[in-house]
Amino acid sequence: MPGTGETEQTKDRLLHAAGDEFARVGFGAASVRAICAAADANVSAVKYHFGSKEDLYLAVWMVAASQMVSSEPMPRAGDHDDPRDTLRAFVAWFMRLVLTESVSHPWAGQLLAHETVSPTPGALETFVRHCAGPIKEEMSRIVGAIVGRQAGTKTRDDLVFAVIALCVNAKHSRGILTKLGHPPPTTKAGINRMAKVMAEFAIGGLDGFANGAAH
Amino acid sequence: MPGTGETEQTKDRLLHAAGDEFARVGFGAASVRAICAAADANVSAVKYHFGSKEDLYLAVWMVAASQMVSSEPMPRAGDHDDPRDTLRAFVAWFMRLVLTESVSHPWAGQLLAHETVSPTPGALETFVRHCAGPIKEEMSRIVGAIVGRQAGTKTRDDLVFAVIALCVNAKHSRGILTKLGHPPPTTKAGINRMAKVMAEFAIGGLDGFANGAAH
DNA sequence: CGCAGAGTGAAACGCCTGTTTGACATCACG
DNA sequence: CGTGATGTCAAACAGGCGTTTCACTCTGCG
Repeated sequence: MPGTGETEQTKDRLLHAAGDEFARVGFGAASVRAICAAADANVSAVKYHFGSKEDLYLAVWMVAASQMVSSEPMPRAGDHDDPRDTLRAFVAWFMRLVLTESVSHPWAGQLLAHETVSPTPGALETFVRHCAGPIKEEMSRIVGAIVGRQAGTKTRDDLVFAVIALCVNAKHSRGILTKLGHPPPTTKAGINRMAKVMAEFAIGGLDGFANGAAH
Repeated sequence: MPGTGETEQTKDRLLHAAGDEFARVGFGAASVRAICAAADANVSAVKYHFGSKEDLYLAVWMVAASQMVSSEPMPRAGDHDDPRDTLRAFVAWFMRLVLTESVSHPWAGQLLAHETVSPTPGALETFVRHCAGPIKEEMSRIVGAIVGRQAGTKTRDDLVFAVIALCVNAKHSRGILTKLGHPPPTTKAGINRMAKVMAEFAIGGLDGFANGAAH
């Protein structure tokens, strides 16, 4: 009904429907009319509550980014005596974060996937600052604790992103992996099993670069 | 001019302009009018020569896939006595294929990136059958030669795709990597350097699973 | 010459896009 | 009661979309 009180509800319904749609098809392919229909709201409500389609998109990104960081807390570099144990915990946490996204943060993963391919000014910055940056920093500390100072800066960064690649690949290449007969795990047990494999793979790879054993 | 002879030229110009545009913005966001303008052709030429926008897209995919496989030949599992040397060669070949794509196969990488996020019926199948499938099969043989039969099938496949992830991550995450201050290499020397790092990382990781040393 | 066919061109088809408008309800406050 | 702010609604805006139509030119062949 018109008047007061309903405002917040409409705005929230709009935000929720927009998150679903933007995550599903991306910014460009999403339709304001379809979002409003899903939210049971009038098209003009977008302008009234958010300003424009683009502002609505950025609002969705804000929510998605905050949903992501407010999930299970990130393991820190000093959590274990052996940095390899920290890496094991970190990989498991990261892969759970990436692969089980439907409950606590349903949008971030797909939003990011679309944004990676078709960047929108401002959106990637939000994600990098709130999510990717802190994760990379922490991973950098853990990897540094394993390989030591022997490897060059460039190589250490390569290794950091290599470990990250191991964690996010299953999510990102889901379509192709499925078509190749190796769909990514969806259950918690399956994810943990795969995370163990990835963690040991990463530790083995990093150990080759540790203590001057670099090539 | 109307008549004959010019036909092939118009069809080729359309195919080329469509490849550029589809690779740049993806199928959905690409405009037939923009493609025809770039190809200096009439909009009706798309229907005449290809049938529809979707058929034009599939035609572009055919060209892109054949361009990709007809580049530098893929290293085979038996090329070296030590499968680790084969892996080194394969990683270097794969990363060159993925990271230097502008010359011999300008479209496949971006087409695939868009397709991964917004699948189009038929297009992914073309890519998997002609490109991803053979690459995965060969990588599977190489990884199998290193880790032996100790690891389970599921784990072995995980490892295969882990190595693949190391090779394609730089390309796929280019946007985020650049924003995080670690842009992927573009020169041949830079790519080879990174390929060496990734290959040794992969070998170290795989060795941990070899000869019953699995966890 | 005459005619079938290939290929091109401008214009229109219906549909969808994001945005804007102005009228209309409902509330809180003086 | 009157007034301003808040929020909603149907309708229209201009423009882009993929596709289609039809007239047209030109070539090759009988």
